[in-house]
Amino acid sequence: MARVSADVRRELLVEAAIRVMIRDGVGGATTRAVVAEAGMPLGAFHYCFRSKEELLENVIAAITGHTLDRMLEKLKGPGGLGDKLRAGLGAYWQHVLDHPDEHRVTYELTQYAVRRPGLAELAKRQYESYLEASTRVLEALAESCDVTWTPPLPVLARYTASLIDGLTLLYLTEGDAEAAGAALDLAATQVLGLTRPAD
Amino acid sequence: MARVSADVRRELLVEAAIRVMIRDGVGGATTRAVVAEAGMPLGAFHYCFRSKEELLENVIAAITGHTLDRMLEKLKGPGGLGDKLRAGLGAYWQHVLDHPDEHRVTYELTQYAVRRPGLAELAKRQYESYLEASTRVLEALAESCDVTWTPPLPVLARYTASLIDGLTLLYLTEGDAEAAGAALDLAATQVLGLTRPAD
DNA sequence: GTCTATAGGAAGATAGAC
DNA sequence: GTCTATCTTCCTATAGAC
Repeated sequence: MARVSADVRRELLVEAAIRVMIRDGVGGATTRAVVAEAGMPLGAFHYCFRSKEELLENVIAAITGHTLDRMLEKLKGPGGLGDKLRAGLGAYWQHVLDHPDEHRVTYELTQYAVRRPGLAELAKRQYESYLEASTRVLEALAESCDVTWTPPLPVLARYTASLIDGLTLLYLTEGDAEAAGAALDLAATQVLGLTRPAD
Repeated sequence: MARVSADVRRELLVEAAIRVMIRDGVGGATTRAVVAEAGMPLGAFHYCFRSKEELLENVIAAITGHTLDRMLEKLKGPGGLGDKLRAGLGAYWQHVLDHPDEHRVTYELTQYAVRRPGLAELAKRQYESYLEASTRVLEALAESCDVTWTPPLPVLARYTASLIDGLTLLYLTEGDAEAAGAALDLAATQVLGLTRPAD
């Protein structure tokens, strides 16, 4: 492992940490487990990061924002408002079904971060980025289909982001995929009703 | 502390554990911190509980189900469907505003439990109890106001439980009470639209 | 920068006197 | 049952040779 810059090592450790968290949970991501996953000696950790908290900081930053791109992409296709909304939601939901542990990690990280003064700000930003993603998806939808949302956009964005977050958390905990799908359909129908033709 | 039955001690330890968790988070609730909070010696722990996991089991069971009663009570008053729904939601939300740390603990406990094979079943039951609470509130509302819900009740119950859970988690993480209130109002309006006169 | 070795402490659980 | 003292293990972080 000689001749690898500390910057590259930092990235490798962040990626290794995410893999360990997906496999064993945030609690399982000890410095030892992370360096082992990355194939580095324990001592490498502390000249890449000042502390474990600094690693977590980078992990949260790396995970935040992965979700948005996937959904925005699905909105580019053809079809009416309903088709696009369902395609976007479907893409998100398929990811939840395929990688539940990855999503579990995001909830764990939030709870972990919210309790540490140094990380609480990051948890806040994590959820603000969800709100932003929701806002931008709704904006893109309305624009491409020539409609306007009847509630104020910030309120509707919060509503939909919370709804999807809540449905995901419930599914991850309780595991009824069929019921989750039905509730998601209801969500799509409900949101679709909140439009009027654009001016 | 002599002459206190092991059963009573168990309850005292569970209550102490909840206090510690509210103050310092689930991660702060070590056996040492819990017995200190309860004013007991460390050794007392392991003839009250076989393990720390057994304590957590009791903590989750004690916390689950506290929410339902408060909301059902508010539904007994007079008023139309809208008034009652808003009163019930308002009562829940006031509790979130007054005791945010208590609610944070429930999210932390879920994540903690979901990762341990021995406790995962309890996390599942915790969320099933949310679904049940949601179902019973919606049932009571419909009956007392002589209306029927247009979506199947299990779907609507899942929808509303997730929505409220998601809004709560977002508020606890991000902290915008005003925006949360606005989104909650939108939620109430939306749900109210899903009725038709009873047969 | 890189690594080995270890410090230093906190965790859950137990042994054994009373 | 009750408690003190202790075992064992695992953690984060550092010291110091190369």
